[in-house]
Parts: sequence; C-alpha cells; structure tokens
Amino acid sequence: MTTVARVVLDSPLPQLDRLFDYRVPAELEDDCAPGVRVKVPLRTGARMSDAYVVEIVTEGEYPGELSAVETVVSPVPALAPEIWALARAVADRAAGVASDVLRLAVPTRQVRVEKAWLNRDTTWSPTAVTPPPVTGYADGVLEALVADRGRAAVAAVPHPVALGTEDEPVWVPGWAATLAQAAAHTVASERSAVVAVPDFRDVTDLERALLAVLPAERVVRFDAKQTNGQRAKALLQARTHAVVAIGNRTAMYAPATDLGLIAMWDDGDASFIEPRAPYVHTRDVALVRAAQSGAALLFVSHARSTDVQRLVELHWLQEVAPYRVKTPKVIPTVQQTGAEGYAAQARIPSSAWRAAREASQAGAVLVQVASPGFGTGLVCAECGERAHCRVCGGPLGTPHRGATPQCRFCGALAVGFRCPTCGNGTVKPIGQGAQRTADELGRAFPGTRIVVADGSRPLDEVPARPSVVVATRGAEPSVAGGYACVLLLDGERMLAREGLRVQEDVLRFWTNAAAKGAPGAEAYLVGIGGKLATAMALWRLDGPAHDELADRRELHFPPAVRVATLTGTDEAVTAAVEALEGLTAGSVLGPVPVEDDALPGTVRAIVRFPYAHGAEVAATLKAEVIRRSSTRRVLPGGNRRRAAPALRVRLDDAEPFSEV
DNA sequence: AGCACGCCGACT
DNA sequence: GTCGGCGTGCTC
Repeated sequence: MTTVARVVLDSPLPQLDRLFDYRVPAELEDDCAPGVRVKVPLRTGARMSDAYVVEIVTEGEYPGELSAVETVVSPVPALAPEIWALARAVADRAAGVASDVLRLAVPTRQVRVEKAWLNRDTTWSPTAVTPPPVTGYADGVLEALVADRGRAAVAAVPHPVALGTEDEPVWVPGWAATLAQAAAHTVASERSAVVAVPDFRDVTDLERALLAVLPAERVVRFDAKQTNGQRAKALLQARTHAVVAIGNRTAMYAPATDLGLIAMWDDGDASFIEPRAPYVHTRDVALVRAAQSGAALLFVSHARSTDVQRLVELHWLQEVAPYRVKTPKVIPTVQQTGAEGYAAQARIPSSAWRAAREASQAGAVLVQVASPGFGTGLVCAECGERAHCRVCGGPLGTPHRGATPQCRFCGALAVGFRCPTCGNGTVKPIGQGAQRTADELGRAFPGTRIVVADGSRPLDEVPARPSVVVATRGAEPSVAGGYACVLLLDGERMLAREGLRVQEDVLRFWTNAAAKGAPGAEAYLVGIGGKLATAMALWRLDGPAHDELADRRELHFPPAVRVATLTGTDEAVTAAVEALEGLTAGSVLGPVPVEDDALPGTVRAIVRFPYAHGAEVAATLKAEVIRRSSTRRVLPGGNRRRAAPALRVRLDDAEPFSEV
C-alpha cells in the first residue's frame, strides 16, 4: 500500500491549477500531513516546485508512475483545509487560479514563529466568555440571528457608543460596538468570528471595541502594516481556539476554527476591491465562505450598497434596523448661488452657520469637505462650467491665490477670460479644499481652535473641546461622545463626479460623517435637494439603494448582472465571446482596441451575464485561458520574448463602467 | 515557465 | 539521407 500526497503547486499557471499526486517516501510519512509545505519535482527531476499538501490518500488518481515528494519544508500545517476549500471556490468563481488566492491567504514561512508555536504550552486554554447584550437593537434580535446562523443587512447605530465601565468609558463608533458585541456572542459559544473592515483606522476602532468586551487572547488582528512574522503568528493563533479575527481584505481568509460569524463593515468602500489576481472583492469572498461554512453573515453599514440591496431583494439577506436609537438630525439646505442668507466667507447657509457657531462654543464641530489642499481647477462663477485654456483646451488653475488664471498643461495665461457658455468674465475655484475652508473659518470664527485633517495630515481623534475640525471625506477624526454639530459642505461637488457608484459613495461619505455626531446631533447637508436630501433627512437609506439597483437592472449594469472583461488578441477575445454563446445577458460591448496596452492590436470586450450562469461562464473562460496560455505570442519585429498571454479574463471588474 | 516532441527547409 | 527551425503540449 502506497501513501500518496495530493498537492497544489505554488504556480500562477492556469494549466497547473489542479491537484498533483506524489508518492510519500517512508521517511517523510510522519511529517507529510495535510496543510504542510513541501517541495516536489516537476517535469524534469532537477527542478522543484513549492506546494501545499491538500490531502493524504492511499491510492491516487494518477494512473502513471508517481514521483516522490522531495522534502517536507516544515511539519507545521500552513494551509487549513477550509482555507483550501475557500481558495478553490473563490478562484473558480473568478475564472482564476487557486494558488493566486493562496498567496493572499497564506503568508510566507516564518521559522521563528513556527518554532515558538511548536513549543507552545498545549495545556493552556482560554477562559470562558460571558458576552454582553447587543445594544441598540430590539432585545435579542442580533443574538438570535448569530446563534441561528442567519444572514442580514444591518443598519448601523448612527452615533458613537460608550463601552467599558461608567468610570472609564471607551467610545467607539456604533457599528464597532455592534460587531464587537455580536462577535462576543459567537466566541462565548466557542466558535470563531471573522470581521473585515475597509481601512487601518477601522481595524483600530474595532479592536478597541472588542477589547472592551473580550479578553485579549480572543482577538487576533490582521492588517497591511503588520510584518510577515506578526501575520504568521496571528494565523497560527487563529487556529488554536475560538477567536475574533479582524482586519482588512485578507482577514476574510483567516483560518479561524469552527466559524460561527462572518461580518463586514461598510462593504461599499472601494478598499474592499482586491488589486491582486484574481481580483475577488472581499464581499464575494464573504459570500463564498458563508455558503461553505454555514456561519452567520452580517453586512453592517449606514448607506446600503447596491450589491447588498440586491441580496435583500432576493430575500437572501434579512433586514435589521436599530431600535429606539437617535438618528442624526440632517437638515438639507439647497444652495442658491449668491443669494442672501449665505455667509459671505465660506459658502455656508446662515442657518448652518449659526448652528455651527453656537455648537463650537460647547464642543467640537465637524466640517466635511471634498478634497485636500486648495481647489484644483476653475469654473465660471456664473454658470459653473469648467474653465478651459483657449490655446490647448487644458484645465485652468491658479498657481497661488489671486494670480491670473493659467493653463495647467501649456502654461498660457488666460488674460481676459470669458466663459464660452454664458459670456461671463469671472471664475471661481472648483470646490474648496480643507486648508482653504479652514482659512476661511479661521477668519470667520475668531478665537476658535481650527483643526485640519486630510490625507497628508491624518488625525485619528480630537478632544471633545470647543473647536472646528475641517476634514476631507473619509479622514474625519473621532471625538469621544461625538461631535456637537456636523456640516457637510461639498456634496454637490462630490456628486458631480462621473461613474456608476457615485451616488452610493457620496451617501456613504455623508452618513459616515453624520454618524460621528453625538446622538441626535444636527448635520447640515449643504447645497443638496431632491431624493437624496430626503433620504438623508428621514435617515431612510435603503430607498436610494433600491432606486439605484432598479436603474442598473434597466441598463443591464452591475450589480444587476455580472460582467467579465476579456482582453487580448482579437482572435482570442472573439473566440472567447463565441464560446459564451447562450450564457450572456444584454449585448456584448466591443471588442474595441485598447489604447494603453503594451501590445498593439490588443482588444477588449465586456460580456454581461446573469448570476445563475456564473459557474458556467467562469468555467468556460478558464478553459479558454488555458487553451490560449500554451501558445506564446510572437511580438512584432520577430523577437520572441515573454509577451502578455493571448487572453486575459477578469470577472466582476467595475472599472470599465466607472466612466459610463 | 521550461523543456521535450514533432514535422518541414538547406546542409555534409 | 539528416540537422535543426520553432509551433504545440505537458508537467503527478
């Protein structure tokens, strides 16, 4: 009887993306267990490939003679069985390669960490956990959902919450308190939880919330700023006992044992888009993992993404909303350019101005603006049309305040500029950066402390003292107990961007800032009217998501349908499109030539298909990629060096639609 | 990837 | 007659 190791090779080649059988020599049998790293010969005996053992069987599937496993790199298992299953399914969904997913999920080997782990005290066990109730929702609703392995879109508690003791309160965002409390319930039943959040600051917020309700040994953190060693240690820790694994995108791959809860905060945030092959969004990883593990699944946010809205409308997710919590008191003020009733200094309506001024005497006031620094361009002061250079058509800007407008491309001075649309002769900066707004507010609020927070001057927290905090969207500092008042200034400008997800994004920016206010604090939404303003004022944020999804259905745009982008030679792309015959929804876009590609003659097509055909579309495209990958392309000029493969496939890439 | 196998033009 | 060109295909 022979022992056979079935391994997955560490190779990005799609034609090697399957299990290979190797004989296990007698002297390696003790160490060669599922999950360990091994080296195996491939094709010609001299060359070795790294691989992970997926399973050990007595009889393989390969009919020919087997090569032997060369070495077991380390007896510490690096690849948990459920992470292998997850990687396989995630790769299949994206027509990608499983080892690419493993590169995201499994950190490189750390000998010192492994040694420490092998020498650990195996008699130690963590103390039992008594979870606190989940606050802000109807009694027991979220607890029952987690216990029954339910799935839900959860509207977040829209203000900061104090955890910890009354003497030493720990202020955290409402969403962080909810997720920490829910995760504590999972851990109390000795099952693990995995929670993914968009950025580093969110990880810190969530960690603080968790440490207020759980002992430290129950919290394992993964984030991009960790060293490889720290990550490797966290991974091994996650497999020893029930923990809450938290972090950014890669946390969704944490090998937490006996998973009871999978959760995401603010799944619409663009940070969840994976930039590495096979480019699978964290939300999709969560959905695959939930299906495999049967764990409870929570998407927590203020403004619901259209993707989650789709799952709600399918009744695949249920809706959970806070119970008896105070929502921000959003006051929309429609802009009337130049009208009276506006404070001259800072385009702030006088009502908001008075409220902010009053609030800044007592506590911190948050002012949200669109982008850092000063304005980046000029528009006609009358009609708002973008001002362009008469010589080359480039954008006009001012090098410093009060200077003559100048083209930012060719440098020509725009003396005597007249708007080609309305004939007006004056220009104004497009939007206002944080610094400019801070300057203006400084002049208008003499004696008030003004703080600026943006990408280049990040600030996590400000004291709850009288002050005005000017922050770019997404960089708003937290304040214990919440801001006394919030002003949302540049909404109009944020909405002016082109793209499929602009509305969802802007709603997220507004709601996330408004939720930094104290319970029931006023939030002035400047220059915005219509449906969005109404949704904000009523704090009914599922309406816009529903409307938006309805529009996408009509247009056959994601997430109403799924999309695949096919890039490569005209022949390969055309053949792949033909292979998808009968599986698509809506028309095929293209193929059209791709300008910026390194290879001339490269084309791209976008194919839309219904979710029900996903598995078949992915399998078909993977087969096409494998077929094309064996034949190398000859570059024009005769040099036959490494060229891009004839066909590249990417599923669910929203980028081609961002300029629609 | 890399390397072997295989089927058509100019050489001792 | 064969040596070697690189298109095609496989790797347990």
